[in-house]
Amino acid sequence: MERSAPGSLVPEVGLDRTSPVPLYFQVASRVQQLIESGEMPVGGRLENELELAERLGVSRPTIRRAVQYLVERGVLVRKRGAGTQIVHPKVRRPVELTSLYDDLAKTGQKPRTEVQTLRVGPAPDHVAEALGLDGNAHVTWIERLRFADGEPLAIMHNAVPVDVLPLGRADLEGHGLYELLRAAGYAPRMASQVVGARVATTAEARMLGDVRGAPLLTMTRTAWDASGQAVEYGSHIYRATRYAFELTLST
Amino acid sequence: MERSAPGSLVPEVGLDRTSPVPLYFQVASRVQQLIESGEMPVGGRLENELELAERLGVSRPTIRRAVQYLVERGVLVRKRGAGTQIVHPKVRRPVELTSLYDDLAKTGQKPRTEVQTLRVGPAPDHVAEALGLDGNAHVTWIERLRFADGEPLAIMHNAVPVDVLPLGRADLEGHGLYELLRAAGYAPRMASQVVGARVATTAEARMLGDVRGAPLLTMTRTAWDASGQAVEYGSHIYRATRYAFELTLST
DNA sequence: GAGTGGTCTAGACCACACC
DNA sequence: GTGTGGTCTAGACCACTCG
Repeated sequence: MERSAPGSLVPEVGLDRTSPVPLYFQVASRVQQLIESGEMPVGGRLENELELAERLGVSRPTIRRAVQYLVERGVLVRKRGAGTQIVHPKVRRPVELTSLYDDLAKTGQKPRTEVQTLRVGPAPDHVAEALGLDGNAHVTWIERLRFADGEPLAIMHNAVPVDVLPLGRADLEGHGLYELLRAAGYAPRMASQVVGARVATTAEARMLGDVRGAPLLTMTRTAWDASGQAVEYGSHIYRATRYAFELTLST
Repeated sequence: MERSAPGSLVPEVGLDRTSPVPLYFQVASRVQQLIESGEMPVGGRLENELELAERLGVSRPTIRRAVQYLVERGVLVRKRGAGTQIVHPKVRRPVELTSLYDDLAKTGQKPRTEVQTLRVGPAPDHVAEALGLDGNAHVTWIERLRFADGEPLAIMHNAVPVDVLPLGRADLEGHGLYELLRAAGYAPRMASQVVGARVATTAEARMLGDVRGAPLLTMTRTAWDASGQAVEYGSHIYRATRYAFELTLST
């Protein structure tokens, strides 16, 4: 018989077995929701896996998978022999793969993009190497100036293999590159990046409305989709007075 | 009977059931090794899970767990209905939680550390907040100058709760902070960081043997151990001409 | 010693990709 | 249609933690 034990930490779950959403995910989402709402207090302990499985009417492996999902996100901590505890109320996302456009839009700043250059041609050597293309493969090469709330923020250089996606000026002024890639079925799934710093040259400073010698954050990135296809190479500079990278790491 | 099918992609595995190393991990390690050595070619396909399970003499869930492990690291790609492919020869580590000391040691540069300041006292407000401590909790506050191959590279400020670890000058000159934390059973498992850039002040430039206005990479980080205990707060500056962050991200 | 998570098995049915 | 991975079950034994 299903009932909520007095003081039990996972009061109600309401699983839908007809839903296409996997059971383990339904369980994980519900638990996460209960933690975020404060119904399951940080520092509190979860019931053990067998009890949880029985009470929710699923098997132990399914419960384990749900708990595992939240452990990977830093919400729960498991200790063999000791139990499972809630250590953080919010999901800490292991670095999201988003573009600057998405980041700005999410924080309510109005992004605007000027496409300075857009041309198709053979990839330069270092780009071809980063993307794993052979020497005569063609890419779309883009230079964009990105504004936030009307102020220049970044100069962005990108290369996208033409096989992946034909790009037009209009697309790029109204959408982030990653948004376009996702829409075309080439959602970035993995990326390798190098973040550094240097000072602005006169030309860069002029474009960014800043002074020569202003600090810049630099980032070069290669991104691949789920199938391992390289979808984008980027080499960007950001005004460091207006932008910084936030990351969450977990081992 | 165990035999290697002609042309089979996972030739020999040699599992040791008496080993404390989990079977799924033995399988994953072996496959990864075969890929790195080139015996299993990038672009090649793995046998299906049932065959693999039968041939290696383990159950399908165990095989799945091994494959999953390599998928998360970007080595393999699974497609429902289509199969499993090798897309990258090397494990791409989701950002390792290491300290600068470890990074330098690994790349063969000789790190040296001068401890400039080391004192115990109540945590400043912003540090207490980052570490989730209450106002009168004490931390060890450290300022260090880090050299690589004899050249100054970074100025590092750290705070470590005294409950976590008592720190001595001598420890810090010969070891990385993360090494000390790990040895004390507080291995960092999760961290949140912000990476930015600015230019050096006169005082900073003097310490780093550089000029005022030189570009600096800045990083502030809070790290937690497996139990969710905050173990370290850091606020560091690096000479951007000599250091950059490399990251691999995956969703 | 009792309780907990960690690993592993041997099945089952389903959804999707490709021929 | 056939083959593949995705999900789920109902057990089992072990290793570790804690009182």
